[in-house]
Amino acid sequence: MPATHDVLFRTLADPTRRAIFERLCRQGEQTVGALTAEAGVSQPAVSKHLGLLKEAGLVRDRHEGRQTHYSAQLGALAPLMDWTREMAGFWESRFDDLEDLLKRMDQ
Amino acid sequence: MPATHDVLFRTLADPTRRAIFERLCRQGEQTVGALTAEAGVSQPAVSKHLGLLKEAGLVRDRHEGRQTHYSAQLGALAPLMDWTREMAGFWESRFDDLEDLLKRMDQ
DNA sequence: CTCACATATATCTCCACGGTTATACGTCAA
DNA sequence: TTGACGTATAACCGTGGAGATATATGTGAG
Repeated sequence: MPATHDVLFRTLADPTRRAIFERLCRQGEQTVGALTAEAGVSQPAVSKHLGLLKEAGLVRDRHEGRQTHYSAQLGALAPLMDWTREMAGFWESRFDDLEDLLKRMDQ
Repeated sequence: MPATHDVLFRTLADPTRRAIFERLCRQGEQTVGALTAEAGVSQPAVSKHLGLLKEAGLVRDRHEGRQTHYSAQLGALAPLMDWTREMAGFWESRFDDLEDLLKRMDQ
């Protein structure tokens, strides 16, 4: 089940968490340690963010010995893209309606 | 100046506020009263949400007598679309790199 | 002018959430 | 087995922000 818009927006709203996700997108799979080194917050904080990202379906984790590797799940962004497209679509259709109206008024 | 990703995500993260914005996208310009009637929260709450949406550049307001009409500013969504595309882009380029690597290993 | 109406602002409360430190859990090395 | 390491969980704290109620501001009607 894909995450709802609610979950996606809420999860990506936090700057620290979004930075972690962006890093995973840009640089691919990373260990918790590597992410912590750049995150500017404590390791437990990073783990918590990763937990939420995982719940939202935005990342996967892969255990290897004592390390955990996280990677971005880009597919999870689809609902976001759909939503923005939908909103833009409404705008355009209303614009078309307006055009129609003006055209009819012109006659 | 277009709103930053931070502001956009944060502003759209709240369900009530996002619902107001969606309504403005779907149905065009609306008064505060009309929005309040559907929002499920008090009028002051709606006004506050509209204030934040306006700060984020997501809506415009137009005063007409004692009413204020709000409408969606779809252009403000552009940074969001860019961001998602960028993230997806990183994913694809890394995928290409992987393909290259595998191809080279194959030889 | 006065009153009703539409919206905005002020003020307060409450709670979700991000942060921390401390600690538990699992894994590798010696 | 013991101890160091990597990560996750627990427990707590402080704050931002969403909500409500009360009130201020501005505008049209009579």
